[in-house]
Amino acid sequence: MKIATYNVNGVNGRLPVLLKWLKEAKPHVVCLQELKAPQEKFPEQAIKDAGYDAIWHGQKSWNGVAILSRVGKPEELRRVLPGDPEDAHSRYIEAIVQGIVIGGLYLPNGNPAPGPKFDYKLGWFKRLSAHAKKLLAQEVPVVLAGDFNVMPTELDVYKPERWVDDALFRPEVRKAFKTLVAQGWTDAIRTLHPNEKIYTFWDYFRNAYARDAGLRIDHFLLSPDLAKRLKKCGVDREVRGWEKTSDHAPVWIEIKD
DNA sequence: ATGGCTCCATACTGGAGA
Repeated sequence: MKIATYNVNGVNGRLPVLLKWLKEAKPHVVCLQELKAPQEKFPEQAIKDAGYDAIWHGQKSWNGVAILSRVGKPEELRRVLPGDPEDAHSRYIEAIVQGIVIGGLYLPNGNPAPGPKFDYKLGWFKRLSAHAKKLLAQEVPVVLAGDFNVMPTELDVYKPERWVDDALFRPEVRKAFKTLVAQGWTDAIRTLHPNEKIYTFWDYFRNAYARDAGLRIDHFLLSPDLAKRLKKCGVDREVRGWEKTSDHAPVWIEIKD
């Protein structure tokens, strides 16, 4: 089974690119982030016509996450990350597909740091870790997939020294990611390609894609049993070069059935 | 140190992204 994650940066503005990519890449399951659309404006029919059932949690203007599947409708488990009833952002959605728990997430950016946005990011990370721990304790196959807005190590940034004070790379955030992984998760991309420079995002500014000035911030974390089934992974980086494209590229893993 | 680009809202500009 092929599972993908793609921060689309506007699901309606991105619809032609998304549909073209779905047709070419044929993932079985897709986690989408940054829908930037209210619940009722999700392009349900176009995605259905492409062969995918979907569940989504929209929000006006910002955020928004979805899970798409062409191997049975995602059976929704939750659409909110537990731990803060005041948190109104649509950043987490979770479902079972083919016996695998899929947690689709869009971790807050957190800039500028320090400040309230950075505090929100660290708090969100803490809630994610608490929830992730509970998922691991259930001993079922789980994948946490999405835009974590963290470059885990210096290998994941084109110019690390430029990013040390940024909310995506500050020590607290890298530590939060490391602590989460240490619960027993496997960073799928980095595990299969331990020394390779791999990026999933390139800024719209300054010709970043052509210069390969990228970041690796979209990740898959696998539970132990699922990690054993990991076959391969990749970044569809050519999609980043398409017309009217997102600043992220789709990322995918393949799991033994 | 700054600004470069692109999205959305209901707009001729501003907030957010990373």
